Amino acid sequence: MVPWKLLPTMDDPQSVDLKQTVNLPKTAFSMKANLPQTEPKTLARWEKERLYHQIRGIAAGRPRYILHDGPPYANGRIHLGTAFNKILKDFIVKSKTMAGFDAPYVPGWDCHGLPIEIKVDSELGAKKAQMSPVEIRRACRQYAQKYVDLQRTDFKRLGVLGQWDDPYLTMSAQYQSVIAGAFVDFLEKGYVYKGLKPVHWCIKDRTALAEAEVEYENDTSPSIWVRFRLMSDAAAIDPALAGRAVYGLIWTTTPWTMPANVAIAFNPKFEYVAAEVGDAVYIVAGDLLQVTAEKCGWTEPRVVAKFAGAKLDRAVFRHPFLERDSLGLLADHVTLEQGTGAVHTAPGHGQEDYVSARQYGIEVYCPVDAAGRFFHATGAAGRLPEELIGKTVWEANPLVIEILKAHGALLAMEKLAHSYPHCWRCHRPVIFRATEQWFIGMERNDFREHALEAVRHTRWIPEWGQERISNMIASRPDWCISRQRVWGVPIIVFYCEGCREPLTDRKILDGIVLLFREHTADIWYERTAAELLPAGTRCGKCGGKEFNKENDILDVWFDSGSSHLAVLNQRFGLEWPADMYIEGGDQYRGWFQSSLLVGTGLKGGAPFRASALSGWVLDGEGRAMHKSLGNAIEPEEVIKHHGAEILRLWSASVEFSEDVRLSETILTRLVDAYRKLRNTFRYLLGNLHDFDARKDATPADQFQEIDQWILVKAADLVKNCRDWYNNYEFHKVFHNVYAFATVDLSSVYLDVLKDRLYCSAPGWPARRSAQTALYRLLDALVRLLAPIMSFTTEEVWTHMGRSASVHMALFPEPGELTAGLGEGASACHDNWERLMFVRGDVLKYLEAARNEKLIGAPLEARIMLTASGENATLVDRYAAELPALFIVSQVEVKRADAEGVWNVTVERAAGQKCERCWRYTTDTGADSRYPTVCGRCALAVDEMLHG
RNA sequence: GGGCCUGUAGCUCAGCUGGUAGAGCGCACCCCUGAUAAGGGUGAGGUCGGUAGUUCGACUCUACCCAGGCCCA
Repeated sequence: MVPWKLLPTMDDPQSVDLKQTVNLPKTAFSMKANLPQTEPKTLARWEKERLYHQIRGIAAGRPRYILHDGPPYANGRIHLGTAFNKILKDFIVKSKTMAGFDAPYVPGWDCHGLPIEIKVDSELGAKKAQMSPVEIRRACRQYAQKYVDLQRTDFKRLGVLGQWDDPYLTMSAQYQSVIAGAFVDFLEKGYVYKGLKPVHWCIKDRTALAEAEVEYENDTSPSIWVRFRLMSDAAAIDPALAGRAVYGLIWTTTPWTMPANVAIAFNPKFEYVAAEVGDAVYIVAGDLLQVTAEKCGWTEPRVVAKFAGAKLDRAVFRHPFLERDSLGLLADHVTLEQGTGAVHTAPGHGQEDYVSARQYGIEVYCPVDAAGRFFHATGAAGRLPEELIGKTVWEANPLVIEILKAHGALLAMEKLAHSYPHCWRCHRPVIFRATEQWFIGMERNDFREHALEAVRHTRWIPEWGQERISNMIASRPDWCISRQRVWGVPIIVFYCEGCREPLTDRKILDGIVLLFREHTADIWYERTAAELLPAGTRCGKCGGKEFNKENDILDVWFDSGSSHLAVLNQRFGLEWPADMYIEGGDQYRGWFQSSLLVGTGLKGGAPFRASALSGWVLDGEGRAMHKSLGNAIEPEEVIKHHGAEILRLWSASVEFSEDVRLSETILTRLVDAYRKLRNTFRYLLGNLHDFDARKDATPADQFQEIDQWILVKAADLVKNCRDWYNNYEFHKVFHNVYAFATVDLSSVYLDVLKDRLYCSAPGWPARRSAQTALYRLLDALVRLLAPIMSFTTEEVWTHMGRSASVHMALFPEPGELTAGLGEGASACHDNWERLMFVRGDVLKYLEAARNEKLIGAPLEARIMLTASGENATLVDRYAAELPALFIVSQVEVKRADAEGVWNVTVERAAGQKCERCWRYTTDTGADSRYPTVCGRCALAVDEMLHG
């Protein structure tokens, strides 16, 4: 109750400072947010109060909602994409919590794998050579932990609530043992097999290289054109070829791979021609005939037949110098960029060769050992020429060329400069070489079919995600789960030293899993096979007693794909399956898929009921962000300049399942939006400074009609927002709440309310009615926005005098807004909706009058309305309310006799301007005690002065 | 090259099963100075990525093209 003290003297009303009798908004809630400074304080408070754990306490026993966190890789600082994704997760968790669920959030990190090992490699430099695997692993663990800590700080700074003090780490002993156990399960269920697969291989370092360890450098290679005699029926390809000497013609830059040739690939979509050159006929892609003829020195090749590549399916050719057939096969990777349109295929020495050969059931054949030397390998017919045996692949190049010449199969040769993969360490050219790898077979136990079925039983957001991942699973090769690396979970298999038979006895392997749980997987490297195995272990095949350990580790996708096994359990207070996984689009190939495969293989279904896509973050022009392009925006920068709240607001403003954009322009718009929302809260708080809901609230049946109108609108908004949150449509929440604050509140309702709030005596029913409405609005809006504007709503909540966090509250119910409104509310609501149109029209006339300098402020105006029919009835009924609604001093309503009349005229208001409320009235000065104010204000002031 | 996706005013978004486009913000101009590094009003902005089809009629259907994104190759 402010005024009393502020008034100069009660005895001398003439000197009353009228301004002090106006109930202006008052609040400590500042207009300027200073988010970069205030957010850390809010975070500190949440930390101190252990808010996340408090929420767990009050949510205990509610229906559960489990969002399972996809583990970011513990390398580098977070970028906009990871920040966006984490914020979306926070929206989901907070909105589900406020919708009445128990929605825990356990974040995690992916800690193993090549990128970290490579970083550690380069940090260790030469030292690494002297280090044991255990020491290297220790360094990797330290590195991963460092980034877990850094990223955790970054994520918390975003305002994301979760179990940050106990996250899951794939490198923890518990998790590692689960991974190893999952491998044993796959093994036992018969999914796992050992096979050959080509990988990048450095013959000097005798090691497999990952793609990231390969550097492309310019090099010169011999390129050769080699012919293969067609052995199968030429007429089957085209009748014109009957009885001719037909050849397939391939081109390659790796002559040394010729001994490993087992097939020739053609593109089924291309048109091929048979070109007659002398006695021979060559099959070449039509578009490449010209260039091939030049290379091979054909003067006038004559096309004798044309046919689709598909005709060459399973044609049989003869290897130029080995007792071996070479099968014609169809493959899309065959291009017209170079060569002849017929691709020499050696599945032991090329990724595409490997894939297409597998589709034809052709065995992988690799007659090259770890040192890059030829040997007599099994897997394909034909004995290699002895002159090649023991030679390295580089030595073999000229030899092979000579052999081809001797067999009359070499049609042309030239040097080719191109970019070729080199080892990043020794910088020597690398080769592709088939090596032994562990696989999970997609056809074993109908795995592929079951996985596809699991896809169908899952909800995909957006829906096309189902098609995308289905296509991927349908066409993916067997899962290669082994890596020749150190930083990861070892494949726990032993081999008999005597007969090389793998030891996969479940009981023994389970023992290893237990050891991992106790010591971490480091134990595999710390102990010998003999120390790991129970005493007396014997080879099931030969009875041998000596064993070796497998050296390979598991693919990191196997690690993260097992997260649902390691985390969705009692240890973390969670349940299997999760309700939701939400990650970037790259995870259709990554985590969505690996999780689904592990879930399908071991638990019979996907580990998630729904999977949502969080879009890729692009720059303002829709291009991917790259540090090198200089168009990347760092979350850190945004937080420093604007605050994490702006990043949250941005995340809510966009349709997250599509690719999203961020730029300075966009940020500016969001800062504007933030200010508007903040000011709306501030205004609501300011006008409630003398309002105690328990004592001052107006009974709903005494609400003014316009107060009912806004409450009904707000109830509708609340209802829709609850639905939108439930359906993860955060951008609809943002846009509609923002529009509500801007249009319905700021420019209409709050503006109209000013006179009633400011100029009534504090306790007048008209003012209390407005305040009650404002209170309901504030109480609803603050909770409605809490999942998105987590910092600001907390600040508002505090200023409302609430002690517990807003994040412990539940969403408003629509009925809270309209509680107590009578039957007539909806009819009256319709009237007011119509009045709003009238208002819009009147404002146009006021603007015209303003432009003509007739008026400045709208209170200088008097409106004359002439209407007929229903309009007349409406404005007549509400005539007394119209001045307030239009914010003018007077409104005169006239009913016209004719039909369809609607006239608005503006003139200067009559009477004198009231010094207190600024309205023009004819009773200004009527009360001689208060000569400068209107009758209403005289009453108000008098009441304030004398009670 | 393949799979999937996106392209409506400067920005972010609406536009259901086809009938020539909407909102908020921003912008311009004006008003207010009792939400004041605030508030209010009015107004100007779009060949709905392009082209060609289907149709009486397409932002909405079809094909192709262009630009961009993710994942493969």
